[in-house]
Amino acid sequence: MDNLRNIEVGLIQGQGQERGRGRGEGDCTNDNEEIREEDIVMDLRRGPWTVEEDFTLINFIAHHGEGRWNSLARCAGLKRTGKSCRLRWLNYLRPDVRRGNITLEEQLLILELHSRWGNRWSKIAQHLPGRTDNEIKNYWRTRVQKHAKQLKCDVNSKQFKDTMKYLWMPRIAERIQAAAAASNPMAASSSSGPTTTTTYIQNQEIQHQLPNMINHHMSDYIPIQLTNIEKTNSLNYSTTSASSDNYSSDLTDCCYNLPINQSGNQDYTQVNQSTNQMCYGDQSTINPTSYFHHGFQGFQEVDQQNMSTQWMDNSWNIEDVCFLQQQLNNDM
DNA sequence: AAGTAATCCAACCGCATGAAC
DNA sequence: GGTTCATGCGGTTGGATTACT
Repeated sequence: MDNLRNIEVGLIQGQGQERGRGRGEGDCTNDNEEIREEDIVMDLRRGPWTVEEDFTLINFIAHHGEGRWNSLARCAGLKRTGKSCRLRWLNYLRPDVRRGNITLEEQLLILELHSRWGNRWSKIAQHLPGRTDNEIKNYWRTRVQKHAKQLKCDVNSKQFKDTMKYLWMPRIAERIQAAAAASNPMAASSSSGPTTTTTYIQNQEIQHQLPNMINHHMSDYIPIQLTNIEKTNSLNYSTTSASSDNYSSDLTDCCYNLPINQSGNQDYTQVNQSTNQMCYGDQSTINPTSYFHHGFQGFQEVDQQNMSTQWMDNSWNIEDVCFLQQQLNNDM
């Protein structure tokens, strides 16, 4: 880095000389500077990075360190802007960048932190080591906002936030626990949260919070006394077979796999109440958590009996989604 | 198999901020 | 105090890939 700084000092000094002089009266240095700037503008590459460019950037940073991106780009011989180099390094080439699907733990964390801080992507990313703000932002836009759009909900609306809080986050929390149970039944039986699933949470504060988050969202499943009808229905609610290979899944499952009765016909009375509650946030009627609770009960019973779950087969169909949208529209 | 739509994500852009001059 | 530059952040875009018809 010191080498780079030395090089940079020269460049900055050159720029300093350039300032304070009027255009057209420059000496050789100034001319060179202007030509160089022009060349940079003319030759600037854009678009996807090549392997060679990546190699050059990695190599240069390995020897000189990162920072001072504009001069780094020039000194490394990259026909890229400093911004472009910085972005490429931070979002892709850095050795500690994690690739691959966002895990359930990370999904839960993102939803939780976003509910606290909003679109503060870099702040959120600080709590997900190896994940970049860009990646989290993309996740949010492609996965979360997509569902808001499908439900014709504003992503910042109370309805949508309630859906996240009372439906999706508990669902994710449940699946984290279920995955932990699947991989280590003994450990997962305790209430201390997932101990066997792979988490990449290194931040101490968040590390301690994650089990609490899971327990917090799981606490939405306060056991209730089911009526006979509910018991019957609960056995047939579609849900996922939450296993460790579900890590790549997203909110789609949580969004569309909502309870239906055994006959295959939607119990609109029940669904209606629940969706109204879920989407309208009316605390005076059925609590939205009970809506999800039904699904969870179903999951427990199905899972306990080691039956093959019909996660997708019994999932909500397009009519259900339309119905949900209709309810939302009526409210708007 | 071909055309089209949807999805994903790397990269870009504009703006804000702070440091250096 | 004004200007320039570097950096970081959040929003947006566009091309590659995948899914669907």
